[in-house]
Amino acid sequence: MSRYTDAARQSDGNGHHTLAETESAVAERLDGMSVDVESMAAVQNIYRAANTIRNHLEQTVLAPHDLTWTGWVVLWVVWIWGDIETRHVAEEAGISKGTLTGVVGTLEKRGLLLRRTHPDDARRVLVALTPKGRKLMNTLFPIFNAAEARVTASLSTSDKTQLATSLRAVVAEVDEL
Amino acid sequence: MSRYTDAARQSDGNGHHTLAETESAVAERLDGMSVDVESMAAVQNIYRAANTIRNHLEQTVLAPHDLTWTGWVVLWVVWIWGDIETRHVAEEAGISKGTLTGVVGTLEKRGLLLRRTHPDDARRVLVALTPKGRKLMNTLFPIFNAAEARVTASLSTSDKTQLATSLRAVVAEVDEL
DNA sequence: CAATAATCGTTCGGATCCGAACGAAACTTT
DNA sequence: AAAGTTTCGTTCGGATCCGAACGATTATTG
Repeated sequence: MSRYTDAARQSDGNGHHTLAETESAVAERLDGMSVDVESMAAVQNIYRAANTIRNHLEQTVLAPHDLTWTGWVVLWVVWIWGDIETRHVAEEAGISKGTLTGVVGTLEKRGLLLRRTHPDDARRVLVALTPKGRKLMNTLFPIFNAAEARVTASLSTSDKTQLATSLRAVVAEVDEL
Repeated sequence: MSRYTDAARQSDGNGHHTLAETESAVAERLDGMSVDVESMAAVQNIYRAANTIRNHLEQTVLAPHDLTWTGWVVLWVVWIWGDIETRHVAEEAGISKGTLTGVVGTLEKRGLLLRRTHPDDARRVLVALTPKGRKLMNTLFPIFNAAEARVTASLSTSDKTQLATSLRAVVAEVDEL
């Protein structure tokens, strides 16, 4: 009982916790509670992996080109879809439209994309890459994709496909809630 | 060639893109390029799922208790580890120490946790939950865990375990780069 | 033991990030 | 066609978020 708050549990000196130590600490803390361990591990690792990958790709691939993760995602969406309305960009990029206004402003200031009013509806705004933006994507995408391959190198092709399938199922499940 | 920028490709009127439509657009845009499709799909779905889950849990579980995702994660880490130095909290929570200063400040103002100087090293700061913070975690964790179970309900126990295993492998891979 | 180096949390500037409120434009109703 | 409703992107306030610079403290070195 008192061991739950015993600071001596963190005993390796440098303070770094291995995965096994963390899971042991969790198991101790949750002892006696009714917990769905598999669901908890699945969700925690999804978020942990996403964070780890984002930080790594930001530092190794994006930072040298002065791009944030969100900026990259927005450029990617516009690159894939060509002329696209801002509300669709926000939806595809997974950010709010309020956030998108700022991000598009940043990218526009750097000359990577352009806003223009929709010809048939003055409320809407169309976004498209500039030649400079297209050139950047042509250069950067192969580098980014190679980095994606590196971070998933320990998985087989079948593992990656299975992983993507499970994650798509989770997204679909949440969309239905 | 010109179809790449043909806005008519977005033809369903409401502007919503199904998963199949998105993948088709990606395949078109990337046609002729050398692309590791499986790695790309794996990474994209990791990030997409993490974002979807985070938004859902924030809205359904955290917002009613006025907690942000990061605030929740920090409380969780302190709950699991008891007395813990702030630099370790930042590492476990996956945020920078600069960010943690602000988050801990917010949580401290709400009376959920407490700072105190490390007895043996005046540079370090120890963080611990207040009784109010412990009470909140005792109430909220079962609710949060139940929500984790719901969002992963379409996966079998074996699927969840396999998912977590693959994601741990990715994290380990990145740590070695 | 004094000078140097290393480590800690905090502060700072700038970019996201969200939800709510807002004004403009288009649609619907009557 | 005027009034009311809906749908856009933008603005706003407040909370993260990061990396760099900073002061305070501790450890190391000569």
